[in-house]
Amino acid sequence: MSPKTGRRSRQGLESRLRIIEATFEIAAELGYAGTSIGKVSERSGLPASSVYWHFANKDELFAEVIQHSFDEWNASFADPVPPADQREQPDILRQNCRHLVASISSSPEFWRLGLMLALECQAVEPTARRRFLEIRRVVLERLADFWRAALPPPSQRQNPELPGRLARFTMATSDGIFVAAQAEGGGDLEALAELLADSLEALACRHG
Amino acid sequence: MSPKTGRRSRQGLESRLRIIEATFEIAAELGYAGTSIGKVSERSGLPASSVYWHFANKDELFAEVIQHSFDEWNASFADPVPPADQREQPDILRQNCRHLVASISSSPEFWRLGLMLALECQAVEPTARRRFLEIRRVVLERLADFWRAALPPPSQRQNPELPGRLARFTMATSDGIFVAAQAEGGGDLEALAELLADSLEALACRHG
DNA sequence: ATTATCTATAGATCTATAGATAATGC
DNA sequence: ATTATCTATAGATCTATAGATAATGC
Repeated sequence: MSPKTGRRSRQGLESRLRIIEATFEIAAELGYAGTSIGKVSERSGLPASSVYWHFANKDELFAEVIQHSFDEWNASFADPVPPADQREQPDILRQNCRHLVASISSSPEFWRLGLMLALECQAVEPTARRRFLEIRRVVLERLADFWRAALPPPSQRQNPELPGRLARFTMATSDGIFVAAQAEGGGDLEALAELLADSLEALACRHG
Repeated sequence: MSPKTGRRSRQGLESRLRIIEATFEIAAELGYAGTSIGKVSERSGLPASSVYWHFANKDELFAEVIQHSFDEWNASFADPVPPADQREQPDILRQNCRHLVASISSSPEFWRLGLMLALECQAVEPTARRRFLEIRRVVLERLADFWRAALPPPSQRQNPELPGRLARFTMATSDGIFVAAQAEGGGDLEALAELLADSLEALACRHG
């Protein structure tokens, strides 16, 4: 039924995806400015002109790369276990903190790309930049949802801004942990993630 | 006495400094890959060949830029008020947390540059990269010193690793806050800094 | 003689396009 | 006729150097 089921069209979509994935891998390490169409062409195995057949320019290529990596992350991001019983709440909260940290560090490439683009804002061109900022807002919303589900309702009634603030803190601290893991070779990612879970828990309990 | 006091030599040092500062400003926004000698030349007002007279290549230019920005940050970084009295400790700890956050956010350019280079590690060439990693270790040591002075001695005897862990957490969280401030336009830097101070305090108290 | 700057340019790489070629859809 | 890929290349920008020029130091 769909006009896009022929062999030729399918191969076109596959090439498009290969270009997106190649760009994604390079950009997560080198950023927007460091990612050239030549490198993308080399890694994807397609000539540079094929990149321009699938995407209008570097700006739009990046906009699609951002969208694609977000879609993948979003699909793998799990919801928290809601607090069921009043008594076991501290345990569930602690468990959900670990759970959240694990979920974030399971797709580090997406976060690395976001970090690069956030910092390189002057270098990133308009379309890609707009898309990135939209996605960042959606991720924050997703994190706030997590906290709304994970925090005990009474503490939210008392302080309605708490999930939003914790969401921003979660994002900021996760960012910092990825930077540290990157700078130190990645061996200590777990120890820092542990520390993040601790501090999220400490903050959530204190304000909750 | 010094052979470097003549007008000519002094002007040479001034040009060198102008190149370093121009590179620093551009690199904090665009990263290593996005900073071209052409842009440095334009912003500093000196021709590209002058850049290569003062520095062997882009790699060494960046090594010097990193060193210079660290020296400035290090000089402006203040020591904590040590805990004097047993009773007023919580207040002093809280005060020192604010103090630390303020000190870090007073020279954001240094942190921004460090963030860019940490993430772009594949793009940054050997000399600059080695210098950057050294400096990062020194900064961590400086933060650990801060916590050794700021935390009450008994809690340190009980948990000797605490200052080091808090130092790494301080660095990670500061990094995250700069990313957030950058992505969101900078208006909310203060609110996040507040949140960071809160969490440092919560962690320090809990583990202390 | 040394130090610093300038003009000019080599050679590599970058973004992007033109236009030929080949495979599918109708 | 449409979709996708290829070769080839234009024109800009990039890192880096050669070599002339001018100001200081001795």
